[in-house]
Formats: sequence, C-alpha cells, structure tokens
Amino acid sequence: MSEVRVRFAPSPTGFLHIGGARTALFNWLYARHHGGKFFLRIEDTDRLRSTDEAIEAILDGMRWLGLDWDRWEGGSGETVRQTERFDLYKEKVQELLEQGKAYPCYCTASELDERRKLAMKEKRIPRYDGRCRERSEPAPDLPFAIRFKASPDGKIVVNDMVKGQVTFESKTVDDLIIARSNGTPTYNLTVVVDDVAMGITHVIRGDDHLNNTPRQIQLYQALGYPIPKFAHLPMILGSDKARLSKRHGATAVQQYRDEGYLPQAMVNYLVRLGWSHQDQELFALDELIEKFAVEEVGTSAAIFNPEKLNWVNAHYIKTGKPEALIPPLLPHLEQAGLQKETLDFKALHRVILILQERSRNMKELAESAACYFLDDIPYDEKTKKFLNPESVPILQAVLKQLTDAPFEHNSLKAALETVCESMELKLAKVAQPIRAAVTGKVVSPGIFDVLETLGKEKALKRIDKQIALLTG
RNA sequence: GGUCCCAUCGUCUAGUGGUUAGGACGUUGGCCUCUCACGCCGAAAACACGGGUUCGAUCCCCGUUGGGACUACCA
Repeated sequence: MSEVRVRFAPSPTGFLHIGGARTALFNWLYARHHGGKFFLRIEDTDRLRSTDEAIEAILDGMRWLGLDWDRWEGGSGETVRQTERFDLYKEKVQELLEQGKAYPCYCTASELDERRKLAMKEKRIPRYDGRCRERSEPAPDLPFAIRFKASPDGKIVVNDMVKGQVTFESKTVDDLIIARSNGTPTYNLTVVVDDVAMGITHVIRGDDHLNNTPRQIQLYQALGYPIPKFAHLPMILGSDKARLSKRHGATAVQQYRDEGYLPQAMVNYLVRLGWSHQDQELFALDELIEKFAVEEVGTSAAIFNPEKLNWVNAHYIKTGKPEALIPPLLPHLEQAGLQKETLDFKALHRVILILQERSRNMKELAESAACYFLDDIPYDEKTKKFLNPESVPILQAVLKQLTDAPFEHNSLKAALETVCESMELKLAKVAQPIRAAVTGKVVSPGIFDVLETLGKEKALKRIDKQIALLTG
C-alpha cells in the first residue's frame, strides 16, 4: 500500500486559526501532490472544551480556503469524530491493560497537581512518581485513570521529514494517562489508535507535537502497530516571537475573510511561511500542488507578517478577473449598503475594473465601489477643500461642456481639456472638484474613467447638485 | 528546572566549503501623473557570538547566547 494518507486533526475548542490552517494546507498539498487522501478528524475527546460551533467554524474555514477533504472509508460521515469512536479506544486500553502495558492509577487529579506544584517549588523535575505502577495491595474501591507503562530502556529515534533525526532517551518519557477516571480516552492514545485505524502514512503537524512523538511511538510499539512517517512543521509566531494569539490581531481564518482577504491570497501567503521554491513568491493552486514538498519545508519558526499578506492579497485583487471577484465582494458590498438584488452586475463589472488595481482588500474595494451605485452619496469632509465657491465656475463650465459629450473616455478627456484651455487651468484644478462632486471623495480612479463608469445621468446630477448647494 | 526544536536584511526566505550573500514584503529616493494607487528605476538593510575542521568557512562540528515548544485526568 503506497497511497499517501494524511489528516488534519483539530480539536474543536475554537475557530480555525492561522497555524491550524497552515498545517491543514500542508497536509492537503502533500496529499494532492501525491494523489493521496486527506482526511479531517475532529479530536473532541475533551467534551468539556469541544463545541459544535467550533466544529462548524473549522469546516467553514477549511471550505473557504478551498481545502477539500476526503471521506474516510471506515467512517460514517464526512469527517471522523473521535467521540463516536470510544468503543475502539476502550478496546485498545483494555488490550494494553491485559498485556500489562498499562495500569490503573488511583491518584486523583488534585493530588497529582499538588505533587507537581511541590516538585516545581523544590526545583525537582515534575513527573509522575510511578506510585501506582507496581501496586501490590488490593485495588481500592475508588475511581481510577489508566496509565501507560512507558519503557525506560534505550532511545527513541524519530526520523522526521523536516527536522531530521531526533533522538529521545526513553527514560524521559513519563507514564502518561491514556484514559481518564471518567473512562474517556486521552489525546496520545486516540491519535495513535486513529492514525493506525485510518491508515495514516504521514503525520504532518505542528512541531509543538514533536515532544509527544516519543510517547506516541511507544504506544505504537505497545499496540504492535507500524509507525508512520512524521513531519513536524515549525510554528507561526506573532510579531513579538510569541505564539500567535489574539493579542496579535486576527488569528481566525474567517476574520480575514470578513476583512476582505481572498482565500487564494491567504493560501499563497501561508504556504510561503516555512516553504519556498527558489525566489518565487506567487503560486497558482495547481502550481502549488505540483511543486510542494514537505521535505523542503524549513526548520525555523516564522513570524506572521500582515503587511506581506496585504501585498499578496492586493496582487490577487488586481490580477483577478472581475467576474471572479464578484462573489467574494458581495458580502462587503452589502456591508457598504448595496443590496445584491438591486445590483447592476454589468456596471459592477466595470467598477471593479477601475478599482481593482488600487484596492488592497475586498472591503476597501466595496467601500470605493458604493458611490457608483448609491443615489445619495456621502461626502467626505476632505471634499470641502475642492467644493467651495471658487470651484463653482469650474463645475458650471464642466457641466455645460459635458451635457453634450458622449460619456466615453476619449470624449470626456477632450471635453475636460476644452474646459482647461478656456479657463487656463491645469487639469488637476478641474479634475479635483469634479472628483469630489461625483464621488464624494478626494481620491478615486482617473477622472475620465470615473465619469465614464458612473454614467452621464448620475455624473451630471451630482455636479448640478453641488453647484446648487454652493450657490444656494 | 528537565527534554526537545530553532538561529541569513525589521519580516518571509534563496544560497554555496571560495558569491559584489540573491529575491520578496516593509522602509526610503526618483520617474510616471488629474487625486490615490498601480507600474517602472534606484537606495539603505543580514550570515547571533566564540572555538574548532580546512588553504579557505555564512555553509561542517562543538560550545555560548538568544528565542520557542513540551513538561495536564488539553489537544
């Protein structure tokens, strides 16, 4: 069986964050590159912290990024949920128990907690003292957790696809709890059992899991399982080199969507965090699938840089086809006060054409686009500089000249040049008042494009209205 | 504290036992110009430190320092 099978295994305790998205992306790319399978497994064994909202948020984020996942043959749904697999875990725990590879531990959580604190205080290494490991007295009638009996002998070597060979002394591996006293299994056990059950060939995850790997390898061995290949990806950090968190601004992938980022920009930005292909910065998705290799992923952590994301996003906006930009733009247009139902899509197409090269995100684009559709446009405070009594003659001349002009770039140019000549003014002197009058802003695309796009009716009406207001 | 990981411009990174250490974002000077962008041309900006190995180290090895992760009946 040479098929590549990977998985992304988030715990549904929150939204899909940047780090998780990158891990998912690398798994996805690896699977797609090798023509393998990419599964989504929800690690919800911690029932207290897992929520259905979080699961939905994660799936939503995955879909937005375009990371489609495969259905696991052995599962009943689109994703694998660990809470539906407790029977299997119990069976495996029982197996380990029967083989003497695990044992009940009667220490309570609070006792363990106290001992740990004491150890820290006395500067001892906080690790389980193994007091229940070799129990000779009869089992007390108390709740118990199950611990894995780690082997203290020898070394555990991880041949990591990104980190290279990493060696751990077996004796540093603690007797970890594999089942809680309430009977539910814990992460290190479920991850091993499921990865084997699902036939996972490559475990690609954040390097915060590197230290878990020796424990998991011991479990693989105890269960008589083959060990998959591992690839531990470097972390993504915030600007202060600390783990990315809310302090650094948006960490949820959805928030970037809401702020006007395009999924392909997000994907392109994320893939370059830790991976590169010579000097290339921009990659189309199919190109990524073709070129991506986990083996080429770098070893050091990367700092998330919103500025560069902005640049990538702007690139995809200015090079995108207007029709492709419309769907992701719609929610932002609604935010900007435009109803989808009343939108003139042909006009929108033209508006996008003149705005896309000067927009960094969809939100900006939508806000700039609004004035081409609204009947009553808001006027920026800054327009006062250009809309004053002095500009009235200019506006009047322009209005007169434009009344009979075809609203097409070259004719508009000729018309405004005529005004400039007759009034002995530079184009800037004429363009700014018009710009202010017709867009309500002091910056916009080129004035001829603006007028053409806006159309004669709206343009003249707005100029006329400003003249009226200023002379009124 | 213990274990493990990491170290090239501010940031993402390329790179090689001999290079003027390359690209990109950002910063910055200029050009273009009706505003703002875009675009174009230029500039500043890095091999953490100390030992080795070597004719020669940014590159290989060791150490130091500095970051990070893990050290839960979280995942």
